[in-house]
Amino acid sequence: MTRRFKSKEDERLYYENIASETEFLAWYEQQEQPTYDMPSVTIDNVIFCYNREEDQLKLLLIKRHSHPFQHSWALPGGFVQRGESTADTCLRETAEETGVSISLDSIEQLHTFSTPNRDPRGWVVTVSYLAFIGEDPLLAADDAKVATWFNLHREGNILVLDHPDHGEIILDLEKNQSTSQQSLAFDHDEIILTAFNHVLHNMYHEPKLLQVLGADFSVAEARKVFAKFLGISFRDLDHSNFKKALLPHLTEVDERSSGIGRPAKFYELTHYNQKK
Amino acid sequence: MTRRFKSKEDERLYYENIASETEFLAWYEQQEQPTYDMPSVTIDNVIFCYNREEDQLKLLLIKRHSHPFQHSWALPGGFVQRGESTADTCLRETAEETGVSISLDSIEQLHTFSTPNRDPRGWVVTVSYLAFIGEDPLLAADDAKVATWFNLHREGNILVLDHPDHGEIILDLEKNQSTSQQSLAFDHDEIILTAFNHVLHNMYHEPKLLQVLGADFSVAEARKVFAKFLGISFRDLDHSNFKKALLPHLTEVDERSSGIGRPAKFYELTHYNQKK
DNA sequence: TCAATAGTGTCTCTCAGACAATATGAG
DNA sequence: CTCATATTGTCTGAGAGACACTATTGA
Repeated sequence: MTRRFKSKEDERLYYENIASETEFLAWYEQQEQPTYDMPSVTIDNVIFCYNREEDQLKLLLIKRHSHPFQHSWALPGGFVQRGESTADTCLRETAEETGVSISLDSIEQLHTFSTPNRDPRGWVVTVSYLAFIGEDPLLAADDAKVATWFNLHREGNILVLDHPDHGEIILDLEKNQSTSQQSLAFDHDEIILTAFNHVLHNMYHEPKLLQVLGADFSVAEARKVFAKFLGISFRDLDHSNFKKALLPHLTEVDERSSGIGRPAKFYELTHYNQKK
Repeated sequence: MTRRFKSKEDERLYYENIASETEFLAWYEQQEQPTYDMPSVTIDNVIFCYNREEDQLKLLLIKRHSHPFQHSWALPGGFVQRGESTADTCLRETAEETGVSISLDSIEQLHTFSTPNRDPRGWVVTVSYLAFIGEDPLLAADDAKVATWFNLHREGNILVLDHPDHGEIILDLEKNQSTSQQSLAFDHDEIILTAFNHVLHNMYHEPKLLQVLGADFSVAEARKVFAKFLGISFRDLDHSNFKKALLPHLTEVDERSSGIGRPAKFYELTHYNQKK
């Protein structure tokens, strides 16, 4: 069954307005290209972890081997493919590029960046994600992989990303950009700072960042993680008051000794585990 | 200057890894289609206003004349075009579709929706925005335009969108979806509920919603707007305590009478006007 | 026994919320 | 003057923060 139309425009108007929805969709499928041209959509993932032994907060970066921004450091990420949501892409690309497998529970959508010319290759829109992961599964494989954990220090409103072999990158929390000679690919400095500010803004209200401590943790460990994000010594956070503030979000699961001192109670995050 | 390559793949590897960035970008420009296929990107805008005379909170919807979701109500929005950011698109499409012109200050990015098959036409990613606008500039033109203000009532965790000529649509704040027979196009029910929850979550911390009152307003008017979002009577919000809580965000600008009773002081939102 | 670590308790100051009193203008 | 509305002031209980004390373990 083929209809005749005076013009392509008439055909479009017929199917959009007069035909049934089923007919419209069948016609739409057969059309060549859509009316508008389209951007690439990518995701970038800001992944934090914390190493207990080193008492270090870390951020996962990958070294770009190809243009553009060849040899620069960048956030793990990649192109969204047909049939997947951006959250799916986030999990897939993180696994592919870094070998780190994370779950839907540990990621959170942050912000979508769409400034024209933010990617020299052309029109690219990027959805950014934030993730907190428990362990540091890249240990021996560190030099073999392109993905590397950078240490992250906060000193006042300055964030320092450094790695013994790869120099350092300075980000300014107030200027919202990189201020060092070495800088990150694309606008990834802005994305990281958006992520960091998001963490600061929500840490007491919904302490997702404690997921960097894995399944369970003591109050003292939680204090250390908070202190890293605040850029202060964990001793400046009063143990008693900190515990009082966080207890509503925690569920006690265990009590065990870890080295010297009185054995600590261990907790897990209440909310997220209930959702499972 | 033309190079020869054994294969297309070799060519790509050469330009991505060996050539200079300038050479790479020149080559990239000339390539046919990108490696991945691409989604359409659209924006949708959740626009609230408040009418003082009617003491009504309102939401702007447009009636769809074309497939898909022909004859359904939908949020104003449209396709992002090359060379503009999604925020630009938001302002442009809102002006085009509704005649309402808004500024960058009055919009806020909400969330990006990318579930596969959320649009029957195919692959569409949507960035949602939230806007509060002052007056209700569609008055006489109401029946001529496709854009219409729906009244928005909250009763418990139920949101009722209604219009004297166009029936009503019920949304459930907890189930996060529409529960009425008449429903909105696409996943716009979910987008509206996301927006509403966002407002509730931030209203005391950063009372952007007061932009629905225009340039300046009295404390009593602010109470009425808050009450609408909370689904309670404005008399249940203690004037004294409410004022104490909001004063840090307000700047006094005037004192004038509006009808009966003691003349009220008028305020404007501090933060946003400073930014200008 | 002491040092290190963690849990528990106490005190104070501040602030949110309930309530009361005062100020201003319309009718 | 009276009523309606808005501003200003007071009181109290809950919670945050500073600090002190107790408990448990390893050396």
